[in-house]
Amino acid sequence: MRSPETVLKLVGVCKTTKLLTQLRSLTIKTGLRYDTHLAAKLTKLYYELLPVQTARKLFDEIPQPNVYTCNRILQRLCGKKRYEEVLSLFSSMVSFEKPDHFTLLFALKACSALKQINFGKTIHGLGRKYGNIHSNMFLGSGLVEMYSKCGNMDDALRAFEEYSNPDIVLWTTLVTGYEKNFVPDEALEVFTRMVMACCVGPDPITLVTAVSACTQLMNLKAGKSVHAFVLRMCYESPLPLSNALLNLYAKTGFTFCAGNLFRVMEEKDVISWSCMISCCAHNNAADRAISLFDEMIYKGVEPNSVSVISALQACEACCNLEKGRQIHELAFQKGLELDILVSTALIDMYMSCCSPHEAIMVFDRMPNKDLVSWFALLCGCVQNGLANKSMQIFRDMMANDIRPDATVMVKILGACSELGVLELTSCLHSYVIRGGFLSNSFVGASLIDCYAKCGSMEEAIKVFERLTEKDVVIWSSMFAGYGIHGQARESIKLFHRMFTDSTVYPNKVTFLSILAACSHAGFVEEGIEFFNIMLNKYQLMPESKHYAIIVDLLGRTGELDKAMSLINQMQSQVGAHVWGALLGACRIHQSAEIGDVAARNLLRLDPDNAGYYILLSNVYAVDGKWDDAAELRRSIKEKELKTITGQSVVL
DNA sequence: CTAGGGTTAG
Repeated sequence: MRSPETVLKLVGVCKTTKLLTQLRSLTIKTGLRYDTHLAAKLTKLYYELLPVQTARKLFDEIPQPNVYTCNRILQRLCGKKRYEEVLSLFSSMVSFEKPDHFTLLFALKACSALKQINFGKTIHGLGRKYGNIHSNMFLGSGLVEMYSKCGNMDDALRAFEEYSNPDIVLWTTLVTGYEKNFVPDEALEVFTRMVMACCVGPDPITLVTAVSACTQLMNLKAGKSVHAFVLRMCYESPLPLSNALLNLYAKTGFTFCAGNLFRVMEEKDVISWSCMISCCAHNNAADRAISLFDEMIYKGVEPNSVSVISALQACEACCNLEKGRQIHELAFQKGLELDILVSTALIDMYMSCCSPHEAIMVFDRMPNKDLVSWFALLCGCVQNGLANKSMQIFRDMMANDIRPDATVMVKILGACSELGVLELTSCLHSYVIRGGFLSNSFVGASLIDCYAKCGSMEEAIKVFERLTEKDVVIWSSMFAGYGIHGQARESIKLFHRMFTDSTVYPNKVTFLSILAACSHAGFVEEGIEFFNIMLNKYQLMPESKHYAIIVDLLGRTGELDKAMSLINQMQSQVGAHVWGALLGACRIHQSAEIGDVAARNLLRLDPDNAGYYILLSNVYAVDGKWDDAAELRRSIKEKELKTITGQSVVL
């Protein structure tokens, strides 16, 4: 007769199914199977070596499974992320055994993963029933985490408050809960309370969460103070903390700070590289982002989907189609193209690099598609002037049972307005009503815009008048609608009606619509008056687009010097449209001198736009500067710029 | 015999 100790030792070294089967029959023959300690160890082995169903069957054969046995299994199941089975086993075990702290903790983990808040509440209640949850900090963090992951921070806070002396992990769990549920200000507040209350002080893990909260708030100052705190501490900042700080600088656009930190970091992983690449890609340093990506690959850091996506965004930003294709190839080799986020980033990249054909090929290869990938394809087609194709995509989307959201509706209405087909707009209109999208003012505004651009002011007005909740977006779209038809008088009349009929307050877009209406109809004085109202009465800081219209208006009356001095006063960045408007005016009023200034700025801002070259060459030509004009036309040819030919359609 | 909190993304 073997002793339980001998068999236990054997179980400890058992690595094969064959030996396990022998051990099992041994315990049955000798009656050792009634030893709970042995049963627990054996069950763990079942789950390690056998398929889960078989293991469960063998477990069910155990005469008196005790809490230890169950905990072992629950632990294994949690490790294998088989959370449904965790909960089913937990449910059956509570009928014959009293769960302990470990049992409850495993069950809570499963609830977090499955977002089963009601099950979690039951476990919470069970813990209270057995009375001793408050002595166990592990359960506290388990509960707070469960409620946080289920998105219920009120309950998380209540569970937290059941503990009178929370330790650092319990505090951190609550802070993380707020941060992960996008309540970063609350996260920072709890963090501050923790620093005051806890004598242990924040540890690196707490600091990571605090920095993440600062990043969400785009609060560089608070983040920097955390950074200063880290530097004051003696310990070397752990990699995740450095990465969190790097991400803070990256997201807030402080490329310089990010670069400095990146440079001094002794250890870097794929996350550090991704943060830096993404930072450069989004802050006008796309070329640097691409060389960073190359450097990362060269140094043997294995790229993952995030790094590939960031690199693709860099290609997108600088229209580097060649590099984009290279990264695509790499992503394909690494099997990353299967990632839905990577595929979507590829679609965005190809679309932005004016290669819709390749984007469509990527899309067609995708094994599964979601709303965002469909949207990327649809947007890209609109962006590339393929309005008809985008309409086809919209139909395919519906055929594939993908329900469009409001953003999709806005985009497709935009495409429809480009096509200018009234019947199509009516179709979309009925879809908008059926889908309940009219409550979204951006959809409503797009619909008004679409009818206006299809030439039906009657329908546009009908939509406008029927909307009971007219907000500033709706009103503005109607002003613009009249503007498109040159009915500045109506637009202005409606502008006044907005003040008598509603309490809506105009914004920058409102004035852009009104100014555009004035410009289109040639209402020079009125336009300038509205510009002054916007500035003085509403204290709205005009943007480049507003200036472009005013420059255009001043240009029409030949007040080029006034326009020039207005541009010189601009606080905001002078966009290409402003210089374009000035250049257009110079052509009409034959001012080569100011035209030259405008053109130089234009070519600086947008060197690839052939239209500006043509405009400038016309300025030179009317001034008799034939040599300059010829020189310019030559440089167009050299740059192989495409001139967009005008087309008219007669219906 | 077993246990809790952290970083990048379409």
